[in-house]
Amino acid sequence: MKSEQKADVAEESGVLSHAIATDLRDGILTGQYRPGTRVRQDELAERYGTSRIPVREALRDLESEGLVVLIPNRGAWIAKIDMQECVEIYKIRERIEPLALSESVPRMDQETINMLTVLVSKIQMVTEVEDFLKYDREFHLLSIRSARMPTLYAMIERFWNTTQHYRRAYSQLIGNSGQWIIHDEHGLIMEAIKRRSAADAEELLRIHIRRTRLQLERDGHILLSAL
Amino acid sequence: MKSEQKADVAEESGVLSHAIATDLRDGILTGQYRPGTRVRQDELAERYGTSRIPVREALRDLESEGLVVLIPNRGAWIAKIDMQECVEIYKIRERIEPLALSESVPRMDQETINMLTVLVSKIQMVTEVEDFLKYDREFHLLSIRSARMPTLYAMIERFWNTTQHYRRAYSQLIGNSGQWIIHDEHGLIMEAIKRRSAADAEELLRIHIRRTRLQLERDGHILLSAL
DNA sequence: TGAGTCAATTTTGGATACATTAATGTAGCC
DNA sequence: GGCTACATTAATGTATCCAAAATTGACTCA
Repeated sequence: MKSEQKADVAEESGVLSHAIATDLRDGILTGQYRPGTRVRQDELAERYGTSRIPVREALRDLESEGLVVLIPNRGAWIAKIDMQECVEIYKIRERIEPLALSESVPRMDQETINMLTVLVSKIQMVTEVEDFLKYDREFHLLSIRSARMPTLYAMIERFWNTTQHYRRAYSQLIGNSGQWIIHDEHGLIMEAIKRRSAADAEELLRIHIRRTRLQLERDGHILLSAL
Repeated sequence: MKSEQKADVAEESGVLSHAIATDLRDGILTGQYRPGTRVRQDELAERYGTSRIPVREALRDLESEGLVVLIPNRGAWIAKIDMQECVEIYKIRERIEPLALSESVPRMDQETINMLTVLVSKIQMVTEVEDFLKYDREFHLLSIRSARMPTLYAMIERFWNTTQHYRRAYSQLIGNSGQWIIHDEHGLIMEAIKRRSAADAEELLRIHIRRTRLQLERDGHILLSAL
């Protein structure tokens, strides 16, 4: 991300600000930008070989996604959400992701179910934290994609993005050994999906997110140093 | 909005794009801009006496709020959501507004309860559609404000904004006489709030939103001409 | 008459240059 | 020594100008 040329961020839309936003978002989610880091328009403009205009628009986009904080006449910082906000987001997810899943299950095709099954086993076999984050995210987002609720999907994706740092820190903290409960829960959800039981899948996901939130509220103070 | 000078959009932040966004948003919500209307950067820049730069940034802000649709190299239009998207939003509201209310009720002070009571009676006595929209919105948003969940609050406000046109059209359609059920529901919610029963208030609000959605799905086709 | 092509016009996207604001450093004063 | 006031610096915000893309309309040809 840092050493790339202008050509590397070229994209389908052809609009520079979108390309810059995409690259920056990726950099934030993969942890290359730490929360709280100041971001200067000049530096980014130089890095991408553009003027500050598209950089400014990219930063505004990311601000609306909750990944960047802009203060007028002051500048931009990588968003640094606190534990309270993280808990708030989990409470919201606890309500909306079950909705998305319940609308998705009856519309899901066999190919998607197969892909989800593969992801569940990948998550079990994973050793690297970054891989866990990637596959876990893919599993949850794919499981709700068949709902065909674009607004809801965008919201949920946004929440996964803004809490990414917390999930990374927590995954590193508990390690692979502490994740057996996640595997069991994924297995149960997967089984409910295969039975086409939207109600069971919804309830299991609610419990899954709720348990994670309570765990976070309990152990969260340990994470403070990592963020 | 249309005949205002630059000075009229001056604001606390001092940033022109914010002032323009605020004014445009107001114009959209009050119905001065119809959904589907094309918005040209030059016209707005001239109207506000600025260059196109702050106009573009304002339009991007409004796009992220779902009030404007931007297509690269093509231009900007006032967002025109279809019935399917409207129903989707009501399904989401059905899940998250009850959460907000249940977190708000135990934290609500007496002054807020008094203001809500006043709003309920104002809604009952209202004759103009615009007044109904205003007070109904104020009531619902104020009732959840004590939850102190800023992310959730912003989401809900956004949904009220993007579905504003539908509420206006539907209110005009059914008129004052058809709104007795809304008054009854508001009364029941108010009573639950005064009893400090978060659970009852939450459930009543869920039913309130759900009933509205079902009504919309049933009668929605009539609205098509108005939008 | 109608579809397709190409030039002219309009509109948006981006670069450069300037203005404005906030932060930093320095000198003067109590 | 520390505080305030002012000058300096550095960053963001905006205006103007240019480039690129899309729309429009005229024109050609079947």
